[in-house]
Amino acid sequence: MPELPEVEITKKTLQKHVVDQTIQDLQIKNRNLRYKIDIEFKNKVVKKKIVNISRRSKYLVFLLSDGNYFIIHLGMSGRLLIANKKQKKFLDTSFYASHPAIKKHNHVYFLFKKKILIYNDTRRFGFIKYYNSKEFLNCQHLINLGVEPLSSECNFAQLSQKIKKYNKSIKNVLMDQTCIAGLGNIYVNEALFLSKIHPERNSLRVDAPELKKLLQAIKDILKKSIRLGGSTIKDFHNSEGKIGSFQNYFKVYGRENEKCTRSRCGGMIKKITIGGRASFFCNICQQ
DNA sequence: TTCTTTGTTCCGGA
DNA sequence: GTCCGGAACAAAGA
Repeated sequence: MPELPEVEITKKTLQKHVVDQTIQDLQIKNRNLRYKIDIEFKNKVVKKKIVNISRRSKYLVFLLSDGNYFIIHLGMSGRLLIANKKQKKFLDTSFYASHPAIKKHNHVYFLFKKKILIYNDTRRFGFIKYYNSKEFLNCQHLINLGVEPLSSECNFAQLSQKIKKYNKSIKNVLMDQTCIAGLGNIYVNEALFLSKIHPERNSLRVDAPELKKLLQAIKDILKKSIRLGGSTIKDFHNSEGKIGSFQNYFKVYGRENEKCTRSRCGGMIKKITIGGRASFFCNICQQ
């Protein structure tokens, strides 16, 4: 579930609580995430201070005081939660009350002086990987990623050149992390609706005005979602247990058989599968 | 019981 | 070699 806005929210919350804090201890309850956590991981990070947390696409990048790194990907259901060490409870206590089974999926605990950072992941599709400063430059997860959609490098001139290299549906191009990095199924569906482009249209047949519109839609949607704390479907919470509200503004995602929200369109939201993923679009205004 | 859902990687066919 | 589509992966709720 977490796409770029949700990872961005997670980053901001974590920055507030654990940057400049030293990892005093690490407890691994379950090493079997998408990739098995390195048995040496604990020895490599304990006693190191987290000096920076940044985001690249859907990855969180932690820089340690010795110049080495670890990255965390939340997969589909991963979360990073902040707990108060002394009281042994989450900052927002209502969080546990509404999610009683959650503790079962707490896999890793990072212990700081006053706080605990918990990696929780129901489906265990996320992962944590350590890289020394030299290896990090060659990190296979990060090296092939496309442009950050909210950066100035993500502009019409560059995108119109790049898109010529793909011969597949525009939806699959947007889902392809080597083109634009960080978009997932929800935001791609929404962006294509806003720019009135059918998801199955070959990307080579998206003309210049449409591409401009699409680019603007992507940026607008991501910014709006970040402003609203991300989307909370299938229970995304930020690291303090708070929920986002962008899901209330979805125009097509999950709206199969509803009327198009464009007042004079008269179309119907259809659902098809593209690249194995649910795709929602209006049968009239997205051509 | 089977289907759906999510992001990424891997594999086979063109 | 390259590109693209689809399967696989885990787990839970409908």
